[in-house]
Amino acid sequence: MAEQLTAGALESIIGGESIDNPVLQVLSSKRISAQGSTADRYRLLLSDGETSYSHAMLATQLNSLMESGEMDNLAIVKVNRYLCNTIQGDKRVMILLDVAVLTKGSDVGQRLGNPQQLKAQTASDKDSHHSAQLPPQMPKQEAGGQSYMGVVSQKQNTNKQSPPANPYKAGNANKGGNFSMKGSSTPTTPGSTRVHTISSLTPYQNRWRIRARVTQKGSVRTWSNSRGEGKLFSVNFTDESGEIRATGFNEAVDKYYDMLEMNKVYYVSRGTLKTANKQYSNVQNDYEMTFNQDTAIEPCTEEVDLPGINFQFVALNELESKAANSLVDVIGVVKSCNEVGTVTGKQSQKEITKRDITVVDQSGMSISMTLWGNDAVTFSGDGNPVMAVKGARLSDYGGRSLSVLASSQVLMNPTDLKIAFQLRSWFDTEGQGMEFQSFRGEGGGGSGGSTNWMTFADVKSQNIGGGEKADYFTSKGTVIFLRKENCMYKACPTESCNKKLIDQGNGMFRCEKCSREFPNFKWRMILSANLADFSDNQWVTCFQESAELLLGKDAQELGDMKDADEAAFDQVFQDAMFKPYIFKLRAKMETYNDETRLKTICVNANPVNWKEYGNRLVEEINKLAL
DNA sequence: CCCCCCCC
Repeated sequence: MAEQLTAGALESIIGGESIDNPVLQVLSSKRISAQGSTADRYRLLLSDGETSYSHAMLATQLNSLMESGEMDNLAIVKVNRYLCNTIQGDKRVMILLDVAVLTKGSDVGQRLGNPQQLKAQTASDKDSHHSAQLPPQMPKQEAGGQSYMGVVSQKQNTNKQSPPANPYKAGNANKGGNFSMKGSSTPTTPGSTRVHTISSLTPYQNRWRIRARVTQKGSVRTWSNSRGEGKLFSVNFTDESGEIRATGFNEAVDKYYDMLEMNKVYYVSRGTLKTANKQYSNVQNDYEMTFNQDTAIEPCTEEVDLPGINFQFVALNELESKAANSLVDVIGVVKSCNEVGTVTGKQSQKEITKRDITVVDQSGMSISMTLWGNDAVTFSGDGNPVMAVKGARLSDYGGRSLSVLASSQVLMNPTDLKIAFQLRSWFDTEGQGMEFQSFRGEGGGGSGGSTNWMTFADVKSQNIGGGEKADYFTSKGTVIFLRKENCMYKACPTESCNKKLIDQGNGMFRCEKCSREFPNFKWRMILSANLADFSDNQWVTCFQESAELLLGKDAQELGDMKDADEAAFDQVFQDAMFKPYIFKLRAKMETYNDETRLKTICVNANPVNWKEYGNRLVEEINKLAL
């Protein structure tokens, strides 16, 4: 009977090797009473027939095995999953996560073999104190009975199973196909001490070293609150097994911020691990790391094949079922792009730059996505790029909408995602002519987020813009007049400042907003255009990007032309006439000098997609026939 | 130890 046991398993396990499904005998057990809110747990004396080891614990969710008497003394068990952790004082403790009782102790009736007691293993081996102290925060059973071990198991499964039938997974840059994870997986590096996988990290170990790529790096931020103030930054590390977020505070910022570079690979050891708050991160890990005094980080100089960002893409039509305010990874095609605008923060009262774009995917759904600050300024939707975002905030505004946070990772036209190529060819062939469904719900504006088509006669007859809030609508309009007077101004050359400069008359230009003088400027446009459709016409104000689109020239070129070649400048305006576009417009009554009139601003303009436009007309006609 | 990411 002793041959049933996996001889030598305990010594190997305690030594850090991973042994698949060892069969062990439970020689005895001891109940350790609960302290505070922690569950009771059982300490076991295990034997593999050759040696016995007493620093073994049963995961609390397996307590019923003990309480039911199924796993009695002398029982032979198969250990399907376990962890072997080094805890306070270097003690090695084996924790059984998943156990199958092969034979009940009452049926075995004897101690198998002649096991010699294996001493409590310590790294320094000077401490032979004979009580396995568990750290105060040993794994607790969570609501729903899923302890952290359950999560370990999930991760194992996703790594072991054949690729799921999810197109978003297909492009995942996980290249570690030969990777297998055990309870304490430790692939080794030639010529170095062992390397742990990110997925094997838990707060219950303190001896580990990972080798991972920086797949996200945030900027240094400062905070100040009732608990103090300081600075911090975060990075994401990714290896073949998974990813983890790591944060450095204060001195750690000075020490590591410059050293940790995006996409580079590092060895990291001795960080503090703690439970991650999923509210703030969609990194696929239950834990996160904080750099501490003892943390060691060194660049990995060897060539290693580690994956890049791990996306868990959610199709746009599935966003409805995701919790509002959660963080999601999405990929889609930028269908259209509004101009940069500003809003005033409610609390801060600060002016914030933003830009709304519309993203579509093969689910036939479109969603509005907001970019902020510099991301908004520098964004370009030219050529309908494929855009992948990790960690966008899902809002329930307008049914569902997205916000790209500073902590979000954005990839434009990614070259290593299969799904990006699928989206590209889909959009170029059929997607661009499709009608998309948009989310609708509270706060979506006039039409609940979907396109609010208006003729210019409708705009007048329906008192559009006459209410408290601005009205947004979409019209097809043909340019019938462009006012070229004062359509250009010299603007502050600072990247995100478009303030009109004051000519100092001495070759210098002053920006009141930046309180600075510049020898240079950039050209910006404010173009008044008269648009017509079959029903009426409408004056609208076009800013930079829509003005450039209407004129077919960029502002810089046009500004230079204005002074150098007036005839060519005039010709640009001539050539721009009588062209049709789809305009998204914002209308609001405004009062200047006691005179109230409708101010209509172009939010964005796009060339008419005739197929899409035709489809809509057919729909309209069909409605008339009802 | 942060975790703000703004507005309609």
